[in-house]
Amino acid sequence: MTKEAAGRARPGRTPVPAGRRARPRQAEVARLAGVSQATVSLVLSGRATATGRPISEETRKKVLDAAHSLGYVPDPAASRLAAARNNLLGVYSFTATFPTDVRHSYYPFLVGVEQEAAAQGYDIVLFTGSSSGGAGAAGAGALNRVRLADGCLFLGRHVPVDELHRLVADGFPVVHVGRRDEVEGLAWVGADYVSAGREVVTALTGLGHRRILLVREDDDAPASTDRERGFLDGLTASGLPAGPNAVVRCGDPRREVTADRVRAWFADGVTAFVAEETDTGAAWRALRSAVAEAGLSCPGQVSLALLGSPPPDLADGPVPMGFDIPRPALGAEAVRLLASRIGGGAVGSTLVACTFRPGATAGAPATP
Amino acid sequence: MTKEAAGRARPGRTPVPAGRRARPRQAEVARLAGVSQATVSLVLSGRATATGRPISEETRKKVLDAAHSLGYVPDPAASRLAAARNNLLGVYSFTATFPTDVRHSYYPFLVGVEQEAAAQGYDIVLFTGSSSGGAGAAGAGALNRVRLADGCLFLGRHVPVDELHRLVADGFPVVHVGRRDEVEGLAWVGADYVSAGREVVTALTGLGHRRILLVREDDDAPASTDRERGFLDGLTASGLPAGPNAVVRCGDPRREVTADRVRAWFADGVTAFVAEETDTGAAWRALRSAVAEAGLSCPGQVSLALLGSPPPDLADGPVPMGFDIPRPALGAEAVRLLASRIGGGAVGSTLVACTFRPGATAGAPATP
DNA sequence: TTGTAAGCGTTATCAA
DNA sequence: TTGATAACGCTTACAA
Repeated sequence: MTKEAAGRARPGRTPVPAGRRARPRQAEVARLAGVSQATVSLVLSGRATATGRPISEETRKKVLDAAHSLGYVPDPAASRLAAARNNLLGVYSFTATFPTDVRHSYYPFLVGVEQEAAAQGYDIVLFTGSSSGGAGAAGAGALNRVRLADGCLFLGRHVPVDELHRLVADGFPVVHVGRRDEVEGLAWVGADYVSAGREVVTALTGLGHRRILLVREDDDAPASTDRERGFLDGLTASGLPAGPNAVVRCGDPRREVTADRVRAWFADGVTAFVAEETDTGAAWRALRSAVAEAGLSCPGQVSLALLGSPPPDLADGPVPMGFDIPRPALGAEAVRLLASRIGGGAVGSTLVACTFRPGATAGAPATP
Repeated sequence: MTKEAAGRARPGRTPVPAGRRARPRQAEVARLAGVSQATVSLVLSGRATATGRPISEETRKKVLDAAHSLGYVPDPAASRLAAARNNLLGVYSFTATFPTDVRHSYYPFLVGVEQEAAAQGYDIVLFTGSSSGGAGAAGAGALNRVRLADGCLFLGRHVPVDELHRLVADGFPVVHVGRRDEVEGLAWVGADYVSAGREVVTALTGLGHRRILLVREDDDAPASTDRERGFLDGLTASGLPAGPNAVVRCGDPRREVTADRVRAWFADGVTAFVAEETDTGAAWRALRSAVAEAGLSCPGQVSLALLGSPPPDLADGPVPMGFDIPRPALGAEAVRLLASRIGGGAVGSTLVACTFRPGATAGAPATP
């Protein structure tokens, strides 16, 4: 007899008839296997064998067979609610993950994320953040959806600091892809632009260059700051002055890096130019065409380098000296860090090394 | 008094003390507001006003204030469990979703899928044929993993018919991107290659062409069949013979579409050639170089058209007459269909129109 | 070795 | 108009 008096109509939701349900539940597996629902849970979660729980091999097999034949898959919401875990990793981008303009896409990161997540036994939930209007879009509480997963990766240039901080403060495992210091307690993985930038400069000084100019855009993203730091470190390490006139900041490289100015710099003794990679590749684009327009040969008269990868539409040109950001590796490392945080690991951020690319745009400076 | 006898030690999990819990629950909001927990749910979910539920303005305010002052945020796992919907859409590709080579990826579809999913309030779970994430591994039963979502989109050329049919038969909402008739009861969205192919042909006959040849590969994918059907329809509609010698099937276009054969066809009166788009773009590639090699000018002497889009590496050449497959629109439509199926809508498949592309490779035939 | 039942934090139903 | 209370599907402490 059930615990409530029979025959009296009582409040509460009426159960869903098992007939019309697309997804089988543990109770159905249990029925089929002829065991209790709890036993099914024990067997399927692996907690039986793991914790040395006593489950007979026969029962195990019956349960597994039944589960398989029904196509049972645990409900992530229920698992999460009961056990606070469901083997789901979230990925949340503050801009569309698959933008129409492939240039700013997070695709290369996802390659690594996907692989490493699979290796660690997680499935990936792409939280459709700011892709467009709609239910899940911006607004307070948008980030809250990620709590369905065991932890979440965040990608993007602009971050809603407060909301993110709330997640972190609540102890929800979060890792940001890209260095990000403005959110307290936030773990991140970033590319080591400082070392990579230094390496490019020392490669140039190794070839004999003594006057090298950095062309960067005029914003203060961590990535830009780090690249400049590496550039200056490289100069210093080579015994060259790392003064402010080694760097040109320009709001609009196309207008400010002209053939005339390049000619003037060259006349002034500059033999190598370094551009930073940005979303649009504007600095590199401007530098390239200004040099060509100035009639200077590369790498004959001037050497060029790019702190990053060229934009896709310039992929056909000569491979620039510079470095590649190991985006898949960054994604994979982020997953590793997140998995560790989910497992109770400490907050720790990581830098991933970039790989130097000799390219074909740098050579020894012409001796005058 | 609670429903069980007091004083007796009973099995089951011990409740979490309210003191040491990270986040406030509705019950605590209710306590603070002096109402029942159910009322809190009603107020906060907005279901009160939406469904015209009777909630006094005073109660509403008390609840909202209490929630705000406690910093209440709903637990998505609990919501989804209770609502019996996860708001998760699966995306399953039979080849890797994240190939290293971006060109052959499903990226353009994903653009639309992501947008529309966000608009409909769904998040996305990415499954790949190769990865062994989460509960199940690859191999038999691999498709069962998708049951964790509320429904699933399938992409890819090759489909494990039996497994997919099993899902469909179980009433699990499934939509295939691309026409697919071999699985009974499977809903799909496809591109309308028939209409698009017909349109290209009538454009050519409108220019004055009377002998047009279709170069296709020698397999029987639905997409190829449809294109040929549209091509032949176009000929018929223009009062031209749609006989079998209007079509050339070749297993290896590169070897079978040679400059010699093109010259022969041209001498025989053929003034326009149409290739179908395939994965590799082989037909188009072969046609293009054979015509060039034969010394025939385009569109001066012969016109060319492509039933689809040129491969990325040929993007620089002249834009071919033909049509574009609206892949993002296909993805979006697939999501719409899937959402409708999840909501209990009927199975229905859709064709999406392709957009005609005049291009620069077709003109009036030279008058002899 | 297996079964029983509480509890996770919501939503939905019905009675008051 | 509001409040009890069952149910969602799962994990787990404890009893048998």
